[in-house]
Amino acid sequence: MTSARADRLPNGFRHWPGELTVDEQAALAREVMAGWGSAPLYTPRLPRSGKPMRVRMTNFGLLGWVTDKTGGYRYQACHPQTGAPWPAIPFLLLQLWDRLTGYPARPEACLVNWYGENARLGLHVDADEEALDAPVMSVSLGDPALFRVGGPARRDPTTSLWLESGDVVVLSGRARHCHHGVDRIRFGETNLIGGGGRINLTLRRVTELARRDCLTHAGGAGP
DNA sequence: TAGTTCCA
DNA sequence: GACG
Repeated sequence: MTSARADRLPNGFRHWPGELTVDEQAALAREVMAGWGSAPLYTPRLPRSGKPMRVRMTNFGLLGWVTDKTGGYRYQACHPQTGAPWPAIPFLLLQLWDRLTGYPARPEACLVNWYGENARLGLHVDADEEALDAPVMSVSLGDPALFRVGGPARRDPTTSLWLESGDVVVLSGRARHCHHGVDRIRFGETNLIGGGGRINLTLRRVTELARRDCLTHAGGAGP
C-alpha cells in the first residue's frame, strides 16, 4: 500500500509524492552527508530516563533541535558535542519551503534524522517551538518509511502511509498539532545513501515573527 | 509517551 | 509476516 485515504488524514496534512527529481535527491543527499563532517550525527537521549533514541540526529540552520537526559527537548545554536554552529540549510530546501508552505518567514531549523536498519520514531507532537502555528516541512531521502499520523490526543485513531525518496510532506493547520511517527523502514531498498538507510529533513520556524515585523507588514510605523 | 514490549 |  502506497497511500492512505486522504479523507482520513488530518486537515492541513499535505503530501507531494516524488516532488524532488532523482538528481535533486542525489545532490541534496550529498550536501547533507557533507554537512556531517562538521556537524556529526549523534545519538539523542530522552529527558529523565536517558534512554537512547534509535534515530541519529544533527541539524542545519541557526537553531537545532536537541535532547539529552538532563536538558530535555530544546533548540540551541550549537552542536551538543562539538560546540560549533550548525551548517547552513541547503538552498534547495529554502526554495522548497517558500514554494510549498508560503510561510512569510524563513525556517530557522532543519533537523536531520538518520534512520538505520531498525530505527523507529514513536508517536509525538512537535511542541518545542515558539511559533506553534508555523508549518513543518519534511523531506524524505533514501529508503521508504511507514509514516503514521494521528490526532491531537495520543489515543486518537491513526492512519499510515509510505513516504519514499523525494517525497515532501507539510504539516500545517490542524495537522501541525497532530501526533505522528515512523513505524518502519524498508532498509536497503534504495542505494541513495551508502549502504542503505533513510534521511529525513524537517524544517521548522522556531521563533515567533517579531512584533515589529508584523506591524511593518501591516503598514504600521516602525519604532 | 520523539522510549520498549506484547499480541490479535 | 505485517500492521496497529
